[in-house]
Amino acid sequence: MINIDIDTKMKFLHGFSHKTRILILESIKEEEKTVSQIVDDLNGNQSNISQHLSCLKGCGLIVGRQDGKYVYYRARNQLVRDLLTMFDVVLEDVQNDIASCKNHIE
Amino acid sequence: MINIDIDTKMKFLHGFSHKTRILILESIKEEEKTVSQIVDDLNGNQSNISQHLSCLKGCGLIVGRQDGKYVYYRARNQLVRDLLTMFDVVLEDVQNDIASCKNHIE
DNA sequence: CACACATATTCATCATTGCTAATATGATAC
DNA sequence: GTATCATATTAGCAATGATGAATATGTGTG
Repeated sequence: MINIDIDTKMKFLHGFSHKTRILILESIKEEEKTVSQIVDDLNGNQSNISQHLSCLKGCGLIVGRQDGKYVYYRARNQLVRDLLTMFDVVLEDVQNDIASCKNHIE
Repeated sequence: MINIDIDTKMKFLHGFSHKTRILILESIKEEEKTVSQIVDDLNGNQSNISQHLSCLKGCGLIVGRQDGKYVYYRARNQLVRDLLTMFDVVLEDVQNDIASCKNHIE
C-alpha cells in the first residue's frame, strides 16, 4: 500500500463529516440524480446542496456529468459505495457491542 | 441490516473528521497505548489529546481500560481497524482527484 | 496523611464551517 | 438575439468546533 498524505486523507474524510453530505451520498448511492432531484429528496436549499455537492466532488466521493442543462451526480465508484455500506455494518456492530455491555460507566 | 438513526451515524462519523483524531486512531490501531504515550507520539497537548480521546470514546471508536494510574486506549474492535484500513484503500484509488481540490465547502 | 503523577474537565478565546439570500454562469428553446 | 430553467458562486453572518491554561479528579507511593 502506498503512503497516504494525512492532509489529503482529511480532505477525503471531510466528505463524511456532515449530515447533509451523508444524506446526499445515500440518495445517490445506487442511482445518479440531478441537483434538483437531490434538492427535492432532501427538502434542501439549492445553494446549500450545490455547495455540499461541490465539497463531495472535491473530496473525490462523487462525480458529476453534464447532460444538457442538467448535471447528474453519482457515487464515484464501487469502493465508495462499499465504504458507505461499511459504515452501517460497523455502526450496527458498535451499537450491539455497547448494548450488550450492561454496566458500562458513563 | 437494521436501520441506523442518522444522528447516531453522524456522531459516529464525527470521530473521523479531525486530523488529531485520525492520528490517534492510527497510533492505537494495532496496540493499546496510555494517554501519555499518545501525547508523546503526536507531540500534542495533554488536555487536547484527552478531549479528542473522550470524543473518540463517545463515538464508539475506541475503548479504554484503567490500569493503575494509567488508562490504556485501543481501537474498539477489528471492524474499526478494517474501516481505517479501508479509508486508505479507497483513498489510494481516488488520491489523484482529491489532490487537485483546494476547497472544502467554499 | 502528604505528595507526585496520570488523566479528565472547565472555561474563555479563537478558528473553521455552514447557512441563506442574492447574484452569476451556462444551457436550451423560442 | 431574449427568456427561462438548472446549477454554481459569492458574501456576510450564525453556529459549531478546537485550542491551551488552569484546575479538578483519581491513583499509587512513602
